[in-house]
Amino acid sequence: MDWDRIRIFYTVAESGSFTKAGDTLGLSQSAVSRQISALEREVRAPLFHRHTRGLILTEQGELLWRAARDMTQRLEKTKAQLTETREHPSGELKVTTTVGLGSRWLAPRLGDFLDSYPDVRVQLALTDEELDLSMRQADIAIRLRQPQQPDLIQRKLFTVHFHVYAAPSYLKRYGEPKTLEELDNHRILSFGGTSPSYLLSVHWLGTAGRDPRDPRTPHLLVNNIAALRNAVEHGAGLAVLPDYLVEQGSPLMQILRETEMPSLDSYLVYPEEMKTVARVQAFRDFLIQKAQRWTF
Amino acid sequence: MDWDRIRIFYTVAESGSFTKAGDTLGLSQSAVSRQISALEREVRAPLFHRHTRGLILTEQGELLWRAARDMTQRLEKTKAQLTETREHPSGELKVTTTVGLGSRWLAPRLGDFLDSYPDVRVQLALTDEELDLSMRQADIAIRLRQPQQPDLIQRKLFTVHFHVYAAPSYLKRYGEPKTLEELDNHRILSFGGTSPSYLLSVHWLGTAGRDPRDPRTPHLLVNNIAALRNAVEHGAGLAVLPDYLVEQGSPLMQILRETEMPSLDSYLVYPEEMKTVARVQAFRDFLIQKAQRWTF
DNA sequence: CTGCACCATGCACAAAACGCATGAGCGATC
DNA sequence: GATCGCTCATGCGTTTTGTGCATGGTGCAG
Repeated sequence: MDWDRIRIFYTVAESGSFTKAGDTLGLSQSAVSRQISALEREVRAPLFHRHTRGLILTEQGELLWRAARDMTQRLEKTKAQLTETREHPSGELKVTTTVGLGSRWLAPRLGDFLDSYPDVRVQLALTDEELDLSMRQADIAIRLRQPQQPDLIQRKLFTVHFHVYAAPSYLKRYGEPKTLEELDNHRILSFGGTSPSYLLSVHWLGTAGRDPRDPRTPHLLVNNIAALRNAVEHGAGLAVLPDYLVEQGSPLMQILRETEMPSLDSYLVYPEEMKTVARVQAFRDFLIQKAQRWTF
Repeated sequence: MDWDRIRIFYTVAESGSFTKAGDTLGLSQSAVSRQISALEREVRAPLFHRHTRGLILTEQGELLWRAARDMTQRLEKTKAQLTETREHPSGELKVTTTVGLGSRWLAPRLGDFLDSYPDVRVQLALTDEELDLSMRQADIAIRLRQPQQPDLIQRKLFTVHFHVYAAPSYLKRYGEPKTLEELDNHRILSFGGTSPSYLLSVHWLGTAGRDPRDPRTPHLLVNNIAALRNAVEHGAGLAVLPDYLVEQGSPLMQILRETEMPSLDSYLVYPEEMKTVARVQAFRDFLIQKAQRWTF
């Protein structure tokens, strides 16, 4: 059964004549007539009583007319929703990023987003595991490495710089290393454990100034970057930390400042099919704006 | 917007693959693919996330899927109703016929019909005016003259015979006329007044055996045939009555039995567009059966 | 690593649908 | 009462749309 005939039928029923319906539909009167005839053959019942002064619905026509009306309403509603989805940000948005970036950089900025888009509910999934966006484990992600899947849209946000940090109390007791080799005599703390291998930059202390095949073993491994920073802050040792973790006015000191340190680019990543969703676009624009204004 | 694409879309969403949907719809995979692409262009949003192992609805696809599901349900319901209407007699049936035929012939038989079709509600409109079936003033009629409109279906039911009747008491006082000319000396009662002209046969007494340009004037005109019969029954005079009005065992006597009397054919009449309605078919068959078994 | 199942797309063909023009029917109007 | 005007039905030629086939590319399973 050809559904499009029902749409035509509805227009005819509303306008009360094949001719007017044809004008509305951009069809000729004859085309409309034939479509209705075909529909009548399909349902094996006359739908209109052909009157000279227009048409009158038969009983069965009225039955179908009610259905067509309901179907039209249902479709209109959905079309509106589709436009809404496309134009007005709303609905649930599941965002994922690393624990550090999420808690330290993203979370403080999310309030502004929620203010701007009150109909969007954000679910923040902070994990150092990469959730599978293709499987819709999350809608959008901020990643610290460039995604490879071609069906994922990526947009560079900012660069995360790393430095070696130490607390003044630690430096007072153990002195400040001036060369990479001197690191051998220091207490090395590092992010790690079950962490994924891509956060390699934070393992930089293990190999800096040494044969890579014989890395230093950190005295402390923590799988939580904030915990690592707290350890450093209280003089437990030296650690590579992302600069965003060290707020202005922090007592932490940068060590080996002249040494070139690794850095990571952060990418906003979302599946291709989400690019038409307004809340994704809104979140994307919001993050880009925040990243630009955020001179690190 | 082409509604038929929504039907295709729904099939695809249900089957989870273009190939299977194509099999279901009797289309090739490529045709389905193109239809969906066109639909996606129409709604300006991707509807499926193309996965190698089939398809996954996007958010907007899910929105449309719900609508399509509701529309399908609505349509299925209506299709069922249409079949019901076609196959199971139900709903309201407005029947019209003359007062005499309706009260004396039809009404006593209607109980059987109601027993057979408990879902049909009958509305009986007894009037000697002809209701306009094309204007749906009634669904079906029993007429005493052949309808002329070509869009009305007609089916002959039975012949109504007329005779001249008188009460024994009347005959005792005034004698029985043996020839048509003798009618001049009798009291003529007749159906009429505001009645429509087609019931001419009951005016037969006015012209029988006389110059038609100089008819007898009835001594009594009644626009209700039962009232006329009651008048005859109580000796008020002679009248032409349809035989069905005179029950077996009635004291009324037929006069001028050898004379050829006019008769009227009764027709079952209903608009062409009602012929597919089950309750009309049921009523039609019912009446035909009753008419056959009723040997007058 | 190979194979399989799936979707996208180019191409040629066919069928369906369309518009135009005509005919006919019925109401309203003059 | 005749005509006019508006309606729907239908035949015909054309266009357009859609389809099927075949091919190419891609990602998951074995």
